[in-house]
Amino acid sequence: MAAARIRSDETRERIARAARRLFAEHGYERTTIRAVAGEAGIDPSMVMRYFGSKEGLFAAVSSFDLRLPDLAALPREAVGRALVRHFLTRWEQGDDGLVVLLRAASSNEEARARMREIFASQVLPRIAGIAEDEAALRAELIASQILGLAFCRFVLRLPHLSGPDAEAVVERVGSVVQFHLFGAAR
Amino acid sequence: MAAARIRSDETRERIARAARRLFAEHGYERTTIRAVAGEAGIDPSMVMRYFGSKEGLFAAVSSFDLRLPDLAALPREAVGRALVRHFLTRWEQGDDGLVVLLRAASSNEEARARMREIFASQVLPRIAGIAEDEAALRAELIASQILGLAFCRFVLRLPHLSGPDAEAVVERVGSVVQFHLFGAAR
DNA sequence: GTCTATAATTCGATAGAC
DNA sequence: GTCTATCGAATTATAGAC
Repeated sequence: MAAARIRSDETRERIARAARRLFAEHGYERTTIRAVAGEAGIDPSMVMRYFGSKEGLFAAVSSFDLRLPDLAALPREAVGRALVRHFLTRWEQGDDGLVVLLRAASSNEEARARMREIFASQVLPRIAGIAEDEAALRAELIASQILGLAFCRFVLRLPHLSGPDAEAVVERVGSVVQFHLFGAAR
Repeated sequence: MAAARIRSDETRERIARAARRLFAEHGYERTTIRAVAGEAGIDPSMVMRYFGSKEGLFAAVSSFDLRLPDLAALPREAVGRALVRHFLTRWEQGDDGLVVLLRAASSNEEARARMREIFASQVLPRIAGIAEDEAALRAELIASQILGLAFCRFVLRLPHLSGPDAEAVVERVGSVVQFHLFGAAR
C-alpha cells in the first residue's frame, strides 16, 4: 500500500494535461506528439506508449462531461441566463474540453463526431425536458449561440466577448438563449 | 486584341476556385498544394508559380467582400431578419469565403487576423450606423450568433440548421439578431 | 507556360537497449 | 518505465528541362 506505484499514473496525467492545453490552443493538426512530450517533460515515445497513437491521445482528452445544471429545477425565466453563466464559469476555470473540440472540429471528423455525440447525449435531452415544442430545433439554435460565443471568445478573441466574466454578455446572451428556448416563431 | 492571352488568367482562376473549395471543406492544414493542383487539373508546381507559397494562396482566396445590405435604409424592425437572410442566401449560392475563414481560423493566425479585419471594416461600421449605444458589444454579439450558425451548419452539420433555406431559422435567428441590435440589457 | 525530379523538413510510429 | 535511434511517409518548395 505504502509502496510506490509501479505504473506511473502521474506521467499519464501530465501527458493528458499538456495535450489538452496544446489541442485547445493550436487545434489537432498543429499539435505534435513531440510538442506534447516537450511540455510534459518526457520523451515523445512515452506518449505513444501511454496512448497508442495521436488519435488515441486526442480521444482520451476530448471526451468530457458538460455537467449541465438541472434545468427543470430552475424557475423558467432563469434558464437562459443560468445556461450561459454555466458555460462562462466553466471556461473561466480553465476547463477547456469544449475548446479542444471546437478548435479540432474544423479539420478533424472524430472531433465533429464527438461534438455531435455530446450534443445528442447531454444537451438535447435537457432541452427536450423543458421545451414545449420543437425541442430539436431549439437545442440546435442554442448550441449555435453558445458555440459562436466560444469561437469569438477563444479563437477570434473579440475584445468585448473575451473578458473574464462580462456581466453584460451573460445578460444579453442569456436573453437570447431564453428566446431560443421558449420564444414563439413570430 | 483578338490574340490569345499570354498569361493564363484562366489557370489562375481555376487554381483559386479549387483552393477555395478545399480550404472550405478541409481547413488550412489538411488542404495540400497537391490536392489543389489535382482538383484544378494542373501540376503542383504551377500553384507555387502562380501564388508563391501556400500562405500566399490562402491569402489570395480568403479576402472577400461580405456585401452587406444598407442596414440604415431598412425598416428598423426588419434589420435582424434581413441580416440573417443575407448570410443564408450567400451560403446557399456556394459563396464560401466566410466558411474558408471559419474553418481555417482554428489553426491559422492569418485567418483569424483576416476575420477580425473583415469584422472591423465591414460589420462594425454598419452596426455602429444604426445602433444607439454599445455598438461594439452589439456587433460582436451578432458576430457570435452568425458565426455559430455557420459553424453548426457547415462544420458540425446539425440537421435542423443545415437545410437549404430553413424559414424557421431565418425567423428565429433573425429575432435574436434583432435583440442583439436593439434590445435593452434588462 | 507547363511539367519532371528532387531537395529539405517534419511528423507519426516502431524497435530495442537499459 | 524511460529513453535512443531511426524508419517511412507526406509535405512545401526549388531548380531546371522542354
